[in-house]
Amino acid sequence: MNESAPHICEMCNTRKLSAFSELGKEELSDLSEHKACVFFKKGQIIMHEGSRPTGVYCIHHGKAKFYKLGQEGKEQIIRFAKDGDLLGYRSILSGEAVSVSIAALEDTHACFLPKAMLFEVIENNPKFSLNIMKMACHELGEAGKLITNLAQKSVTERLAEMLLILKETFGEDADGNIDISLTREELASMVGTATESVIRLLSKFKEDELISIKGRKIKVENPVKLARVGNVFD
Amino acid sequence: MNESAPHICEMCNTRKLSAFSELGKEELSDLSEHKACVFFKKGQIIMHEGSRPTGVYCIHHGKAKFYKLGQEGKEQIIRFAKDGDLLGYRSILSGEAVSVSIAALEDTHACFLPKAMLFEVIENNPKFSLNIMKMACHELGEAGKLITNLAQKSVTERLAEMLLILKETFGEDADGNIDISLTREELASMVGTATESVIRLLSKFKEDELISIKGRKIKVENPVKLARVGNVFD
DNA sequence: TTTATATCCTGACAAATGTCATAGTTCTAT
DNA sequence: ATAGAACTATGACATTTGTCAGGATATAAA
Repeated sequence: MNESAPHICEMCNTRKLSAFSELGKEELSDLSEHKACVFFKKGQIIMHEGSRPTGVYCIHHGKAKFYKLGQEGKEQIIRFAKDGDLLGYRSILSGEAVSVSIAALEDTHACFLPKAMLFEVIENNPKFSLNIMKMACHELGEAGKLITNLAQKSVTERLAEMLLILKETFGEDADGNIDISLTREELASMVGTATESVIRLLSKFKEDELISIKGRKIKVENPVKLARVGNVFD
Repeated sequence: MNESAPHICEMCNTRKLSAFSELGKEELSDLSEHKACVFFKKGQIIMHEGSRPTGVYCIHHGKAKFYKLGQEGKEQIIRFAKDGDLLGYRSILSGEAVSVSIAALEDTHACFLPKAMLFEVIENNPKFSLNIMKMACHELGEAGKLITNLAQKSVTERLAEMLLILKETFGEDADGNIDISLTREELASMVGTATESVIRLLSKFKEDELISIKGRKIKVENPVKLARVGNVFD
């Protein structure tokens, strides 16, 4: 983690995506004074499972994964974060240790906001509080979906759905590939299966012309069919 | 759902367990005036997945399950609720439809609090807001654990752990049995497996003297060994 | 560039789990 | 009390998925 060029909150475009969208002018300049701009290199760990964070990070530009270490240290990816997402607030608000590790998937710029400052904003700004609650509650809904999928769907279905979720979450690059670079092992640790199974299934999806693959670049060629394979309805 | 004998919030012992523990006298009497006492018979559905609740329920006395309908209408139990727990707040706060159905596992008395009233308390009482956030954030942590378990543990391990969680959550009756009555099918829908697998594994656990079984009454005889089978460390 | 390391891929096999069929048992509502 | 429904139990079998081993490629560092 390094200091990085400071952003000014009032002028931050990412802010509009974040829980801080509703703040007034004074609150923003207050924020600007108390925050720190930090930089994480690709692969760097932002938070460690079990630690006590001293504040939260708001992603200015970048991507990160939330993961837990399960059986024998096996990584389980719980969810992703991108521009505007808040990291670490769950732990701070619940008063528990961080339940996940967070690692940068790309070079990531973020703003660090100390715990005390976060609580101050919450106390003084009910709209912000509501935004945070909304966020947490939305994530709870998503977690419920994931739980149901893990418990009831086959590996094939889960992988198909996961590719669609990744596309939805990170969008596409100029060539139409899903705009995130993940190893097969990381894909496996989202879907909850073995790396080999992911490799075999990706080959099969490609053979069936649902996707195309160039190394880690994956392009969804037939979203409708892929959704059908994944038993995705919503 | 029926009207049931009214409780007075000021004198409610269950309240101390709930998010309402921090309210002042006026707020409590205000609450008492706006709430309704309701009764759900065992098996009755309290909320329907996909609906828009008009308020939240606080369980005064009873037990309920949260579940989603997954593949081909198969039930997936996400979590349980007992005395003091708040039902439906996730949907109200996120502004989304309810993502789970909620059904009473026993005859349940609850208090209904209209949406507007909930928001009023949130606006006027930062401590209550913080309680709610804490709740949501805690649940998020629990959901993460469940996700990791579902993705990485075997059916045997998950069932063993689930029995311990149930014991932890609902306690024991006079004979030391886990104080909740669930069908094998419900157990299966928590663990994410087939009913037959649950039946077979329970028989095996019994054979190995980890548990004893009398119909739906299950007693954990050897928690240490059971935890070892479930690979439970925390 | 070259080398070392990590990642990717494939096949063969084993183990875990789900499905189907069938029968016994318990619960529940009349 | 009794019939019908729901639940529990067990066996045989099919399928899915994981594991291990080997080699091919790609990626990153010297």
